[in-house]
Amino acid sequence: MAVTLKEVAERAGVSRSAVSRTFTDGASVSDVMRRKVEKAASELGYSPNALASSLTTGRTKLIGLVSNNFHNPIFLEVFDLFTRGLQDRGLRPLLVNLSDEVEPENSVRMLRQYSVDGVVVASSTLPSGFAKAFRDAGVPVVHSFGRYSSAPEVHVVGIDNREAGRLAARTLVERGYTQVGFMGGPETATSTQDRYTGFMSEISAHPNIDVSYSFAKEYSFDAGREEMLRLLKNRPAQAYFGGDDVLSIGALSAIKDSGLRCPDDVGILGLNDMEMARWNNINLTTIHQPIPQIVSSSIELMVATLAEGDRYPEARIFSCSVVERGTLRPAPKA
Amino acid sequence: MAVTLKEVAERAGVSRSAVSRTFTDGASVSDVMRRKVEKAASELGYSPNALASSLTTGRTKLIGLVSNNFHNPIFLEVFDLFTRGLQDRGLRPLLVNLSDEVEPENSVRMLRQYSVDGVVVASSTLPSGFAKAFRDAGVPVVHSFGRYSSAPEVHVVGIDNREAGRLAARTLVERGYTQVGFMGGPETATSTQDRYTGFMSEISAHPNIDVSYSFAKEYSFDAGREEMLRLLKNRPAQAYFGGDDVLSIGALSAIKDSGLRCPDDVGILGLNDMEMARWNNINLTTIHQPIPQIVSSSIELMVATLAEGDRYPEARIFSCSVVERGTLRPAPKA
DNA sequence: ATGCGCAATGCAACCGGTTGCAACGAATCT
DNA sequence: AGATTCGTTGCAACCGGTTGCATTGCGCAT
Repeated sequence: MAVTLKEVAERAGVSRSAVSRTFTDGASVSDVMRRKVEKAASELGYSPNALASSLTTGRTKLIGLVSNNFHNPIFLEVFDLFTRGLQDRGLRPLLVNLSDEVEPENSVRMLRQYSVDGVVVASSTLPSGFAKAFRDAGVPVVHSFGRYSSAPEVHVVGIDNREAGRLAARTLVERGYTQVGFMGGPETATSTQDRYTGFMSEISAHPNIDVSYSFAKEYSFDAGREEMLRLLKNRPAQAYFGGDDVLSIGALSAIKDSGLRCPDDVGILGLNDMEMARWNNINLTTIHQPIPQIVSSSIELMVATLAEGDRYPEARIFSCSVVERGTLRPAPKA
Repeated sequence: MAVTLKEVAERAGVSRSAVSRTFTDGASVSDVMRRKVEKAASELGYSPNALASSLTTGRTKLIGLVSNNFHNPIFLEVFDLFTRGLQDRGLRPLLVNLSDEVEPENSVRMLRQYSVDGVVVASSTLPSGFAKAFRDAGVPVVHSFGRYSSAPEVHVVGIDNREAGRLAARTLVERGYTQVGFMGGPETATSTQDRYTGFMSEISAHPNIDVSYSFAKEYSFDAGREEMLRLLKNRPAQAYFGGDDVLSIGALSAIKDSGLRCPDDVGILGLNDMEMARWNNINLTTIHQPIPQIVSSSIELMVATLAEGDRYPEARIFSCSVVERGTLRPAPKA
């Protein structure tokens, strides 16, 4: 069906090498030759087979984009940014949905079968073993939204979730809340663990503050709502740091349904600053995570790693900031 | 880096054909041979290069998944369902983001370079020329969420948007509204056009009903909010059919901010039934579109088309239904 | 014992490209 | 004019597999 190199060569009356060379830049081809070949090629509608050429060049320009976050709306933006950013650099995202996987083996094998040039793991909930499994298989890997470490074993780009936890705690304390709660996502996610650690360490510097904590089953509206309903049954704290926006919105829904008001009765602080957070029927005060920066930095790092062969593992951390909206008491005037 | 067929053959002391055959099912290999090869393969950690084999077999198991809907939350679910469904059948989605493209040429060329076995166009806003361009390039294509036609030129799976428009109109009329409005998405999208046509045709059967219409700039919260603010400045209708949930939620926000109440002052009917529609701080009455069924049917159709070679173009239409929530007057008792 | 069918195996060509190497011709240098 | 250089081109081998065909060896019927 498709037109091949050979047919173009025959039509142009030149060797196959000549055709190949006109389509690989940096090769030595004369102008007349180039014109002959291009004429034949366009007449036949030829375009080179990327997969065949990958056999000899060793590069496919395929990048595995693996994630398990297909229920958190912020990841639609993440996928948008990744796909566009990769495309703009001539790379092709091969999307892998790891939603139910616990072992990295299958996906590692699959991506190796397709000879991907690199892998981007875009997830805050996958264990770090996944990224390492790719590295061990000799595939360049960037873990976006992964766990920050001061001795990274693979490239990591994201925020320092411990610092985010501290920021959350500091924010609640500043606002004058004396009974605060950490309502985290699933306890197995490193992002949850780190936010918890940071939150608690900051609170422990304020001995007069009462603190409690609990974990929702997953990062979802329903899980957040359910967990908050449970918390409201006993005596709730004055304000909670919800593990994530979608969880926090679920919590808001629970508060509203219980006849309480936010922030007057219970305050909520989210994390991510996803689009819905600013919808005025939600209006969630939240910690902003700089998604576009994280994604574009991840792509740059991937591109650089592909160019350099192997590159020393690196962690890139972006800072977060509080976005003032309506679910937390205002800060006292300075 | 990677282990090749040849190395396995040498280690097992057999021919390369033998190794190849043990990894392609249906080939004739004796048990002892198979065991020898498998032993050598597992010792070396061999797995076959899918791209190399595609050269001779002509199948890559790569499916282009092209879309331009990276801002509508329902598409996260769509991507989730597509990636899982394709993976489960051994197919690999190559994601293409067409957000800013107007011409199909580039993507057609790119996907042909990667020899995709088929293309799924998942979009309600791409002109149907995109799907046709793939067909014309000889690539099997399924257009999901595309425009239904009784003489389809490519496979189409989705809802009948005209019927959805009629259903919306019928619903508003049933509820006793006498001044109704159609607040559509971008006028260039076939989904908008068809919903408009259906809505108007149904209303025209009720000469006592006042009808107005307008179009938002895009399918987004902000566009919906802006358009509704504009509508509320003049004398608004009693109820609107919003072109889509996210648009409708924007409209709700405008209504709320204008000090009006929904549904008492202005009613809103959405379309899609996306997750946020049931969040109780939104609670949008909407027309449900059966996404999982559309996706899985699209995948089945793609698989069947791949198996059959060429298959007569087919349209698969799913029905919609109203989901009762809080933004429309209740129906009168029958 | 002979002949036959059949499953198992290897050889070699092929898929659609790339690339090292040698050959060639023209331009430059001495 | 002869030697040297350099850019351009084709040949042929190779990338990692698959597959048609011929060969081999075996079991079985006669």
